[in-house]
Amino acid sequence: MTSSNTRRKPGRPKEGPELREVILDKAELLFADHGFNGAKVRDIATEAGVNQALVRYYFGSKQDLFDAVVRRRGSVISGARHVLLDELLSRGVAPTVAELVRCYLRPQWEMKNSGSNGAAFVRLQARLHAEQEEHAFRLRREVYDASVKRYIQALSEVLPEIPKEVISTRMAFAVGTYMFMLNDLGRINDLTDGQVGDLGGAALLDQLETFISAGLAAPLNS
Amino acid sequence: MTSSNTRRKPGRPKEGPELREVILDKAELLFADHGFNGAKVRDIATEAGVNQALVRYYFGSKQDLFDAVVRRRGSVISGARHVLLDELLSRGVAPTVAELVRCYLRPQWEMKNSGSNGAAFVRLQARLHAEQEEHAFRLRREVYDASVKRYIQALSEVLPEIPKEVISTRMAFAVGTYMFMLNDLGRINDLTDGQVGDLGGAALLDQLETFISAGLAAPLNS
DNA sequence: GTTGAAATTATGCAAATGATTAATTATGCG
DNA sequence: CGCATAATTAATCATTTGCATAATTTCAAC
Repeated sequence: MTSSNTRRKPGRPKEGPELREVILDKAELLFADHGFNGAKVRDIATEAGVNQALVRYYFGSKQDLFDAVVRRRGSVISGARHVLLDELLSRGVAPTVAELVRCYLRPQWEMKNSGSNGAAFVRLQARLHAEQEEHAFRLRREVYDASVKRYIQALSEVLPEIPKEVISTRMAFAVGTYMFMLNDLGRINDLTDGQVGDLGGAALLDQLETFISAGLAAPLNS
Repeated sequence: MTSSNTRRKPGRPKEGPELREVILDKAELLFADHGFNGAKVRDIATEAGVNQALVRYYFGSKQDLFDAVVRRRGSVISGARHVLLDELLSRGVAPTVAELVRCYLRPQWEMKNSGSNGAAFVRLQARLHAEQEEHAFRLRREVYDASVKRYIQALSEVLPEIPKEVISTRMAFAVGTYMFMLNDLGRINDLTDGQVGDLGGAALLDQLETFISAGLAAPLNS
């Protein structure tokens, strides 16, 4: 019931209110809250104040809609990671692990704090990463792998004593760490019996950075 | 088509082949692979070689079936964590962080390597932790919180210089780390371009332990 | 034996759901 | 103006899906 209920007439609109984007926004929210199978195309259309067939008109199948949602912001995150890494590497001075981690995390963090839809996308990502279907694997690889691999390479150079396979493995751990926690802030309060106050702030990002940096740079166990 | 196709007659069976357990096993697999919404009660029944109404007879609703699946092994994991922690604490010598982490992880790890269904349950857990519905939150709290909180307490005593809220937060990170990675071994190979050989073995557990221990024990950032 | 409870099946409904089709309207171009 | 094209709706179809009911068979106790 969030959408306007002025009945829209069929036909080409005078000045398109970007219905395509509205659909993407609402789909993002519903996919995030209910998952791919749990979200219904009907509900997405209704929320967007749009006929169900319009969703199909723009995106084709439900799966295609989902992919479009993932790609829209996933590419933003991946792109920002590339840019930040470029900046860091072109600085002359070799970066620290913590700096690399921060650059890696920042795009996610900023998206999460960029209004309700950014947060929804972060939740959606977590679901995507728990998904087992081959299609989900492919989508993740397509959207995220390139940037992650560059960070692995950069970390490898900063941590020459740690074999690259180990760095890769640890980076996969790191993905789990932040993915899960960005998705699941409430959980932290469960575990602390609410002793932790305002965790939405930068303090949490600092803690995350500390945790991941320490894990990545940990000495090899003999 | 994995199940026998000898047509079973209705009525009380001579000697129950524990159909209840068979149903739980198949439900576990399908929930793990397709999620709560993606798994269909019909398919679960078919896989179990059983009439759909029997599922309802034993478990009631689909949601109740799901809960039963989660509780069955979730309680085993939680229980084992308690036992291992008791052992460690009653040893006299104060445990190390790595020892605590190892005790915490071992039940999960062993379940994962205890045959196909254990691995399925681990995947199912990851999905459960990505779920946003209130029901999922409640279930997770019910099954896991008590044991996690005990480990937080124990870690707190071993790491007196780190405030307990910080430990709690880091423990939440740790949950993400292992949950995600147990679920997602294949991902590691994606990121390493297959350079990592046999990662199913104990080497991976060691690496996970190293990563999490370092993260938990990391010095506070000023 | 009869009987009653337990376990199991066949059958089927009503709602939800993804997709589809045909109609409708506005816009820009020749 | 007339017409092809783009954007949008109403309507509905075919399937899937969770749940329900009634029937059937076996077992154990009396």
